[in-house]
Amino acid sequence: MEDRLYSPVKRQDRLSIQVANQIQDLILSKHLKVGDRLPPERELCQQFGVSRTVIREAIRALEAKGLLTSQGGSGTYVKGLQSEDVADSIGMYITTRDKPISHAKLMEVRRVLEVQIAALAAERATEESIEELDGLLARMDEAQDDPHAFAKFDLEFHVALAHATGNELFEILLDPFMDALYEARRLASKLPGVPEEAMGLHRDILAKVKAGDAEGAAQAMAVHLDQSNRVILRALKQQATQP
Amino acid sequence: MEDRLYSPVKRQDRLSIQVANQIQDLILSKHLKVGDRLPPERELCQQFGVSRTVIREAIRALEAKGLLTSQGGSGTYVKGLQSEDVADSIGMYITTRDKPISHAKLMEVRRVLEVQIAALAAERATEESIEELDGLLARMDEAQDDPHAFAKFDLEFHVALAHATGNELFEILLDPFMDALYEARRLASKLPGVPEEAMGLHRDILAKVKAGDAEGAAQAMAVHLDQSNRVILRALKQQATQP
DNA sequence: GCTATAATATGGTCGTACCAATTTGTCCCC
DNA sequence: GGGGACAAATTGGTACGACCATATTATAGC
Repeated sequence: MEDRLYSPVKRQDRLSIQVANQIQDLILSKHLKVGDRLPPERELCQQFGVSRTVIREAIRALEAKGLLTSQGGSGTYVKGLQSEDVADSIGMYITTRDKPISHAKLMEVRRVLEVQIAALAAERATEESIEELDGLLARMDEAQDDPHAFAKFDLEFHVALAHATGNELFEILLDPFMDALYEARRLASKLPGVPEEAMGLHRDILAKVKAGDAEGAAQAMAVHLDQSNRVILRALKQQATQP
Repeated sequence: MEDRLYSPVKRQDRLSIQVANQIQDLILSKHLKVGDRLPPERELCQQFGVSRTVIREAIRALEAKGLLTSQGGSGTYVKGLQSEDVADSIGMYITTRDKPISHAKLMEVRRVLEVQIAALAAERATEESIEELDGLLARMDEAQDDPHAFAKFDLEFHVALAHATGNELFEILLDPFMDALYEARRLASKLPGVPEEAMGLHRDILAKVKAGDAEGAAQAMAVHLDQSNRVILRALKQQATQP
């Protein structure tokens, strides 16, 4: 997407970077398919004309990105990225900002995604999905006195809802936000009355989903998130004053 | 978020993985801050009690993730993830599925994000943002006969709109989808009448944004995306029959 | 005090050697 | 002929040691 007039002159990249780029391009252009085995390291050395050190560092880099996986004694294989790879990346982006992303911004994105997710889930949820959501709701119910467990099942409920849309992209995008919001949600679950209220709102959402009422599910989700947002702000403020 | 009863026994990870994990944890827990310099490799060898090979492979892995950056002669420094790192990750996830993610799913996510982005942009766009959007629209206008340039500015317009929300997360999430949709958009721009129609719809969106009409901007974006979706499907079908 | 130069520190690359796990080949026995 | 036990070869994992290139720091000289 870049076609500037002057592109920055970069002093020759490290060799391992060059090798990694070549291999990555082969994978992304489908010349190397998922499952394919790379030639042995000692052979790649000859083909690229570099030392094994360079080859290995290149492989480690691509492995870290999620494109390769090496198994001692066996070989190095091409691997498609897993959803965790993407989720981790987004998560690390959020946590390594010098000024961490504010809860307001996280919640804003979350709201945009989840309101529509609820609607789509209502239209497409399978029996299997409904079962999973029912199960998570039951576990939340049992865990109302355990802030950790309650927050955990709460967030899993939301991820499961994303899963129910049948479009895995929603799950991947939402997942890291759930991780980032866990701590806040846990604190909030300690406040009196919060778990009970949250249970009711989750039940509302699931009821609309079961009924196939997209509009209603979206509405219920919006109500839930707004309420959740208020509670989290209250919990964070309280924690700030009396740690 | 994991507390299964049985966790998979993993034969001792590779040493470089263990080292990388330790360093990564130090970064994510803020014990190492962005900009900090790591001890020299030869010193890390002693502290971890492993060879330099291991240390270097660990560093290469974290560098690939975007957490570190090494500079010959100087040292290795902690770096926060850049938005490209995340965008690349999402992009690679999309392209390395054995069955690549369908356009329908990509467009579905895009629609969810962009309709709300349009609304938020209408509420918050600064003069600077408006200027940028105006500029991109002008360039699209000039490039109506150049499918590559037209598609490029088109997509940049959408990213700029995400930027105008003031919430950088939207830009990051949207960016990789734009990359993934470029080719389809380019093909569509070749069809007669398409650029003209697209120009009109983009103008509608920007007009609503300028007017601060959130509802209207969202509506205009929805219309645009639906039309865009139809055109892309037509272009792809046509290309399939006569390559 | 500044500049030019030398010394040092640090990452980058190479080569060799050896270990550990896996895979492959072989041979023997049933 | 089939199956299993063992041997050999393949392949990734780790360790050293050496040397280069660049960046940083110290030094000498003006």
